[in-house]
Amino acid sequence: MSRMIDPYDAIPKYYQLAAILREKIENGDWEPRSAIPSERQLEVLYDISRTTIREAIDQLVRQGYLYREHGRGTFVSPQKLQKAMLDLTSFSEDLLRRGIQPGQIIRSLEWIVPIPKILQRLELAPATKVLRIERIRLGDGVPIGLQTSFLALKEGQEITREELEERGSLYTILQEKLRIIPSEADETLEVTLATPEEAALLQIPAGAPLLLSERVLFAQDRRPVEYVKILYRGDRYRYTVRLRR
Amino acid sequence: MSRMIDPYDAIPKYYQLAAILREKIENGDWEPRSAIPSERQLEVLYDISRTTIREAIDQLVRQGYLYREHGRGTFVSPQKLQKAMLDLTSFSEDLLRRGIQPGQIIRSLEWIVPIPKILQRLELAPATKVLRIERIRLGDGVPIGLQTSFLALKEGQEITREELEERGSLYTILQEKLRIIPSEADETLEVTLATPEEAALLQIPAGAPLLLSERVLFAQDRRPVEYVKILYRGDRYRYTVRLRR
DNA sequence: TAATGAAACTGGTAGTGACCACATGACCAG
DNA sequence: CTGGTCATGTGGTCACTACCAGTTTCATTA
Repeated sequence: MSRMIDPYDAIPKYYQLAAILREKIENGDWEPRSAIPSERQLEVLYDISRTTIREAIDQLVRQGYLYREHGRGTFVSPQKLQKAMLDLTSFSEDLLRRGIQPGQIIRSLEWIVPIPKILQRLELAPATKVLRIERIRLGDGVPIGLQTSFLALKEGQEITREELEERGSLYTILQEKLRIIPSEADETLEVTLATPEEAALLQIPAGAPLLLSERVLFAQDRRPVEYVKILYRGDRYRYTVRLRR
Repeated sequence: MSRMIDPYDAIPKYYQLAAILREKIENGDWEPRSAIPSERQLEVLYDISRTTIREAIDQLVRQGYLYREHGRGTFVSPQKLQKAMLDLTSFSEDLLRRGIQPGQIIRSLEWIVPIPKILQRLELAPATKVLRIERIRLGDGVPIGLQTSFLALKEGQEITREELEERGSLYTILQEKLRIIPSEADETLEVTLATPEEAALLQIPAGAPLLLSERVLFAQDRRPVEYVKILYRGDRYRYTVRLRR
């Protein structure tokens, strides 16, 4: 057995167990579609209660690593790329997991009062200031998207150009500096045609087809945090999602 | 209190409770962002154990109806449209929840051996036959998408043109007739331009921009069931998803 | 008056024990 | 050989209990 559970660790046991099991799955210790030890066996193996074991397995089932069959057992999902599969990802994460080097050019970063539609989406009072960040997103150095974020930040919460240039990922700053954990988002996608200005920035002909994404990001407490609009080059970007029932 | 829990019902108690709470939220009995009764209060109110209550609340939290704050309580999510929000939806469900009447023209329905790429996506052996269904999808009578499905069905599982015309939704037939429950899907979206043939079927000019979606659908046991390719009219369709961490 | 700290709440984690529902394979009767 | 039955294994549901970890309230203290 690879690792054991440390009952004195501050990390919950069910979480420790989930990590151990996930590792075995990713390492290929267990074949896809093969049964993992039964809940009663795991009880003995790791000396923890079935309650805790079921909580760990629940987590992995939700994440798509395992599936259960009543009366038969719990089995390893055969999804090939399950490891790197996140659902709600930032632009940078998204590119990184495809093996593309993310990059950015920050065109502007300033506090402004946005148009009413955006204020409404962010559930803010009229004339409230938000932080607008305009960036050209790069994949392996080539422009692939035009991104405009509008952030609903509280007093005292600030993001500087330097931080953004350094970290690269807005989501990282939100989480680590501001303790805002992105937890859900509503996104819409549609097709549009590039205006001359957009075309110039993306280095494509005017009128070329673009993929337009609009996303509202919510924090743990379901408060809207960011409204972001991204224009992707139609010829260089493919959007992927994993959907669940 | 609206409804109570029937301990003799075959439906699990946690599920009954989740339904009761969901109803209160959707009815607006509880204000968004207000706290629902604490777990210990619900224990008394419904005369069930905290284990069961937490399981019901877990379900609603995952579905986005509620959120928890450690030490403070459990609160109603303020998402306006949460009720109709599903993640993995069929074409018909998708349109219906936007108030558009779905329709279809079935162009063909036959067993064929698809190209290797599709067999591989469906994890089938070479030269395996699958059921291909070509449909023009309509919204309020107007063509909005061109859909080609490839279904990996077992011996004896069959779908007829009549059934499909009658029920309208492929997912309904999968679930109710074949007992295949769609549970997860991987989807990619990109932009393309209409070929003359596609343009004719969709009643748009050749070269008009389209939204191309490719989806692999998985059943409960993570077996691939359907590979489906949909071409949406760029000017009439907007794709929406809810993403989760 | 302002600081503090204890009490009383909240959800989070964990163990134990029980019984139900479903799947499977061994066994037996026809 | 066929079909039923039963034991045993699996996950699914549920109750009760205990304690931990944050938050809020409010009486007490400096």
